[in-house]
Formats: sequence, structure tokens, C-alpha cells
Amino acid sequence: MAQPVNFGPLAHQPAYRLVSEKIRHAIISGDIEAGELLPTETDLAEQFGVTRSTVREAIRLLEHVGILGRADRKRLVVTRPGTEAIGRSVSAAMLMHRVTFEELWQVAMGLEPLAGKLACLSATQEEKQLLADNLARTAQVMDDHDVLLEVEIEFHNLVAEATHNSALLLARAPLNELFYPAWGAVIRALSPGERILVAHQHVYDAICAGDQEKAEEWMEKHMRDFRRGIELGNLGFDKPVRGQV
Amino acid sequence: MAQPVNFGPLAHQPAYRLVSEKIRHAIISGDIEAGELLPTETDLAEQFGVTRSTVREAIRLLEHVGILGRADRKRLVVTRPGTEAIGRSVSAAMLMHRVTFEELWQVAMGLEPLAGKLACLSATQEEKQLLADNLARTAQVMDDHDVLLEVEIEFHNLVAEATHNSALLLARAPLNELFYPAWGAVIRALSPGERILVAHQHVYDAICAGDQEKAEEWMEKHMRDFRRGIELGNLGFDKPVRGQV
DNA sequence: TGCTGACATATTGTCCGACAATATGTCAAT
DNA sequence: ATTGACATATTGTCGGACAATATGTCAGCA
Repeated sequence: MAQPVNFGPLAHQPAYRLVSEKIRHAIISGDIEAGELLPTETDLAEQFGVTRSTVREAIRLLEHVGILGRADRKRLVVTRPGTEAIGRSVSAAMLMHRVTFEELWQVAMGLEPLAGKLACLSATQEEKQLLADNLARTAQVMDDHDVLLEVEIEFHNLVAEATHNSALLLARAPLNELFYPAWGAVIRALSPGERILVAHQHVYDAICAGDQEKAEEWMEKHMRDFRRGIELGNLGFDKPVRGQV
Repeated sequence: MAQPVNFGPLAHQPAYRLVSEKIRHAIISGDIEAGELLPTETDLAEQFGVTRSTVREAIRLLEHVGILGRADRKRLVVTRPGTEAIGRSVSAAMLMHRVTFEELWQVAMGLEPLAGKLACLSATQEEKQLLADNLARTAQVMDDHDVLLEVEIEFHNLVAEATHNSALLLARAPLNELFYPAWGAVIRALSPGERILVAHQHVYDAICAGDQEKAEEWMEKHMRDFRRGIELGNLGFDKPVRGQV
């Protein structure tokens, strides 16, 4: 008996996608380096054999993820998506998935202690200094909730950066944005300045001493504290995080 | 003496960005639910008081991150960015940052054991069955490198999905794509079918038994094996991963 | 009734041409 | 060396146009 033929739907990609993919491929494969300028829109249009409008749509497609940026609001330039760009898109995705605080915290428990541990191996002298400065400022502003929040977040970012692990930086980018309001709520509810300072201090000491275990442990404790803060303050540990976008 | 006045550069956002932000905000804040259809381009253009071209550019801006998709290649629809979309953009970022295999592996060591552990708590019966099926298939195809690779990746994805933690799924999305070629290389170089199967079996058993520690441990062992495979095969543990975009 | 085909309509994909605003480069005047 | 005038290049935005495709309607026919 004859096989019933099954034609898959033929994939007709719009031109702006094809163009976008071409550019994207050239960038990712390294044919165009980060920092290089793109040809002008008219040039590109000619090269691809489409109109400028189409090229523009293709460009926009890559712009939002941070692959393309602009040097001076005129020339388009190839850029490496940084933590901001990635954080923005991934945290948007998480918000739309109605990620609960608990879920987020679980991921953080996987990444933050890891960051502490790795920082022990690769923190430079300058980075340690930055951490020290951060600690000093933390001690000073312990009662100003808003500033404390900023300093607290900065500490975690500094530790993460000290790992010199871009993959880690990018993976934890969304946490940054999403924890922001939650941390703020905890701080306002419980004024945990003292506990934060102590934990940071221990992490800092561990990093300076190169004591991986201790750094990991204290970062873990710190995050557990954070969790308890949410629970004690009745801030909705099992409810979706609210973004502030 | 008079302060030298310092005017910051005035931020003139192009219209297509403003429109894009408006739409993005409406989506993320929940004013428009995922699954809802967007008004037609002409409508939007009228509402915002710009031309259709501008609206189109704004839409493209959101399309690539997965916030907008199309229902039937005609109507625009609001979508939740899934692991594919996020994986694509984040792994592109990682590639451009010339992330080394080592860096990637470190992140995976933070996330994969965690996934195993959490899966113990929340895997449903069906998910366990899927894992069992996967194991059976693994045993069958152990000598076919290509298929083994697919099954191996699938196993990890199944475990991750069994956690029911969207944040974790999104955070590990890029690993998926970037590990693909590396796993493939290891498999081709060392034919580690047996070891893979044993490790998966233990993880599976642990999940069924709800034994968090064991699941975490074996996932960790499994990943260490992976790392040793890269090193033994001299596949460039400290070199940037190459994408296959 | 239930299916088919013809036809109008709506919507997107793509193209073209146009103009204003802004940055860049050149050159003369001071 | 700085300033000013001017031509040029490039982007941002506009408006209109048409083809391809999906949707809806409605008459015709078994």
C-alpha cells in the first residue's frame, strides 16, 4: 500500500530574519569582531539585495539582545552582550514564567556560594580592595535602608566579578535584577544590617585567605539568612517575584 | 569660584525604542497576558501616533528575545520566552565572551547537581517514567555516538524539567546548547557509554527513592567524569568553547 | 444538510522614495 | 590654534504602494 506522503510545512522565512541570521552568524562565528563597526544600512541593503527597511528590521532583531549596539547613536557597532542586556531579557522571561521567590532562591543557592568559592582562586589585589571598600561603606550606611541595599547588591556583584568567569556572570545576571526588590523588602522589614555585615566580612576574609570552603559556607549562610528574612517578614517566599521593570 | 556646569548628554530615545518599551512594559507588568494577540500593526501605529515602519521596528526588537512570537506567521502573539529562546541569546553572549570550557563546567557544577537534588522533591510519576524510558534507550544505543549524545542531553533536560523550577530551567538553558558539541567530542573520543549509563542509572534511582544527597552526588560524579573526558581526550578544557550556531 | 468554490477583505512582508536631524570632514578667516 | 561656514554621509521617521496569504461570506451543488 502506498505510504501517505507527509509534507512538512515549508519554512518560508521572511527576509528580515534571513538577513538577521546572516549578520548574527557572521558575528558569532567571529567573522566580525566585537567593537567593529557595521557597514551603513544602505550598504547592507545593497549587499543583501533588499531594501533599507528590511535591513533595519533585521538589525533591530539583534539589537535588543545586545549583540548590536551603537557607538554614538549613529554608527552601529558589534558589542558583547553584557550582564545588563542578558539580565534584562532573562529576568523578563522569568517574570513571565511567574517564577516564585523560592525557585529563584534555589538557583541562587547554586550560584552564589559557587561564586564565593571561585573568587578565592582568582580575585586580584584590586578586586580585594574593592571588596574592602564595599565593606567599609556597608558599616557606614547600615541604617540607611536604600543605600544598604545598593551596597549589599554591589558586594555580591563584586564577588561574582572576582571569579573572572563570564559564564557565571551571565548565568547569575537575572538574579541581580530580580532579587533587588526582595532584598529591599527584607532590609526594610528587619533592618538586618548587622547580620549582613558579619556575613560579608567572613566571605571577604575567606577570599583574602583563599579559603574556598569558608567562602562557600558563609555565602551559603548569608543566603539562608536572606531566605529566613523573607519568611520572617512574611514577604511571600512561595509567591511569584514581582519585577520592577 | 563658579562650579563648572556639567550637562549630561540628553537622552533622546528613538521612537521605535519608546514604542518597544511601552509594549514590553505592558507585557511584563501583566497588562497583556501570554497568549493574547496583539493589535494589528496598523492599529498600533495609530495608537502610538507613528508609522507602521516604526511599529515594525519596535516589534522586531522584542521578537528575538522571545517575548513576541507569531501564532500563524500572521498574527502577533505574546509569548513566554522558553528555554530555546533564552538559550539562544545567552549562549550567543557566552560565545562572544569566549567562555572557556572550564568556566562553563564550573557553572554546570553549580546547577546540574542542584537539579538532581531538587528533582528528588518534585518529580512526578510521569517524569520518572520518561527518565526510565530514556535510560532504556541509552542502554540500547550505547554504541551509536550520535544518538547517544542526543539521549544523554535529553536525560539532563528531563532531570531539569522534573525540578519544576522555571528559574533553574532558564538559568541552565545556555549550558544545553554549548555543551552539545563538547559532549559529542567526548563521546566520539572515549566511547564512555558504559560510564554514562551507570551514572544516569544512579541518578535515576536516587530520584525515584527521593534521596537528595545521592542524586546530587552522582550528578556531581557524572559531571566530573565529563570533565575528565575532556581532559583525557585533550579536547581543550581551558580553551573557549566553540559554538555551532 | 454538508461540502465546494468564488470572491471580497484584512494583515503582513517587502519595496520605494522622501525629508529632517545630526555627525563628520573640509576649508577659509581670524 | 580656534572659529565659522558649508557640503556630505547616515540615521530616524514618514507616507504610500503592491504581492502574498489567511479569513470570512455566500451562493451553488450533491
